[in-house]
Amino acid sequence: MPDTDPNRPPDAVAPRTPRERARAEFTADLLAAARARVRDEGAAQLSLRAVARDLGVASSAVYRYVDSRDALLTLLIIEAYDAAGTACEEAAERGRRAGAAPAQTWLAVARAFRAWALADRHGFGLVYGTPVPGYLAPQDTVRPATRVWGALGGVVAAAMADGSLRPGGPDVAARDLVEPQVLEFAAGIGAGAAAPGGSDALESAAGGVVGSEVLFAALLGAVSMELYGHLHNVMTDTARVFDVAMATAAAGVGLHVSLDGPVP
Amino acid sequence: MPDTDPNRPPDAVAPRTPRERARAEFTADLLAAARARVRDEGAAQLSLRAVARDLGVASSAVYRYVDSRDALLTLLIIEAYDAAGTACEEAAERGRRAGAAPAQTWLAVARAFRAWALADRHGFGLVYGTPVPGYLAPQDTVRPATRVWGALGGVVAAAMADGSLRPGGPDVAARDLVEPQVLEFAAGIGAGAAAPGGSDALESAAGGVVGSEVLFAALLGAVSMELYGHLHNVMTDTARVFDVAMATAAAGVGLHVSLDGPVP
DNA sequence: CGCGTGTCAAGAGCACTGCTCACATTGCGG
DNA sequence: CCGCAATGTGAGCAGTGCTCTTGACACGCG
Repeated sequence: MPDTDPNRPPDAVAPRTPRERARAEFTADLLAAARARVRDEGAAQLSLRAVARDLGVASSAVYRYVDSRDALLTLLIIEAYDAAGTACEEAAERGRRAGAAPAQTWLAVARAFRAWALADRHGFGLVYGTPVPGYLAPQDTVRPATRVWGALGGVVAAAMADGSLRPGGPDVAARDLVEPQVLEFAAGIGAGAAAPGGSDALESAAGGVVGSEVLFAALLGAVSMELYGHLHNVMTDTARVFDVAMATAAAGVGLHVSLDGPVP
Repeated sequence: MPDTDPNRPPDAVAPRTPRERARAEFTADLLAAARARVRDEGAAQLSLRAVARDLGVASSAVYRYVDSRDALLTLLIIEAYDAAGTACEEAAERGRRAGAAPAQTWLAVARAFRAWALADRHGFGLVYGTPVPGYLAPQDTVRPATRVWGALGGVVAAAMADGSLRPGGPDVAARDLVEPQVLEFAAGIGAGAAAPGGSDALESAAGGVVGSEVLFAALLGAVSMELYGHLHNVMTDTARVFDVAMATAAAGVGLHVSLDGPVP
């Protein structure tokens, strides 16, 4: 078996030999071409042969660099996850630095997510839309997928920490709803925010996870509706409707957004 | 040009001639076969040749009954919209008949939608997932698509009528957010519920539309997340999480669900 | 009743897809 | 400098949507 593994992570610091250099370059070109095709044709229409034609090589040559069409899609999926993640993380970080209220930061994160989705609708579909039936997400995708979750959880945790969280929904025992390892992780993140009593730290962390799930669901649903035309001929100012929807849903969680206030 | 039009609406009351009868039967079989294939393979994998094989006919024969693969998909899309619509409408009607609080009816409608989506995940993807890139929804799909919206709007209108709506989110001028014809329609529906002042009847109707949009977004997002695996290894009891999410989001709109109370 | 008409199924064919494989070429490293 | 690994090529297989010609059948009118 050759030691060059298709789909190897792009961690190679510096390609030493010209061959490795060429390989890295071609892989980058390949990804760029695929990205372009997905951008304006969608993932379903992505054809390896077409990408090969774009690059001016035989279709079979592509298989030297990528295991299969699905593997190529996986790379693009990771890219999309990462793009969404950085967009949300940056917005959250901006809010944190500006000392904005968590509720306003939430709106900023939501807007960042929406902006990303609007700019790369097929990327959004790739990761949050209908999955390809036979396709099972490899393990490489779970960490990038976590990042948006993380940004949302951070906002909720901040609101819990500064006491601005005033939930309007039902109070439920959230502890048993969250998978143990996620709960442990969340409790670790929000450790400083937990009540020093310590007994209900886990419950508090679980509440944060459930809260971010509600936020994420509202976000995903609102963007899906807008992107997939379910708001067409119903709403006029979709950006404003989005803000209202995010503020309204967040109010249930306990984040009270001021739509006239500053958004970082 | 022959007067038999593929994709003609199934309005023909009774097939008179044996020919028409056979045609209707075959069309029904065709739809059933396609539905089955979509159900367990997904829309993307739907192959006209495959359903032709299932029916034991040549692939070309199918084109006598259906214009194209997309046209066949459109028929299935309408079916899916209708299935979701009836599920939600029935739940809403059940709640109304039982005299349940609008908030509880909302939960019932949401559960009905989720149950439909779980039972026919590919049907859900067909209508609420990533649209096929080249595909533009024909006009036939808009009326079925409206039905879920309608059920949600009815619940919100009922809550506005009986005064149980206590919004927790920001109060916004919703009137300019809604397309005029939708606004007119909504005002017509909730006419009895509007304040007799009449001046802000439109604003009230607009608020109802925006409210149902928020509910729909939360619903769509929650089901998407569950169905597409974004809750995998995060949440344990997805049904309960769904209830909590729906109750929480609805609280922002002003519907205060009791998760321990009766759900029609 | 017979025959034209039109509806129908079949099959070949085109252009495309993902993917594999034998072969030729190229260039790196021992 | 030579051998071998990495690379690119093109043919080929099995599948797809869709079109068009061909032949068979049944309906209904005269």
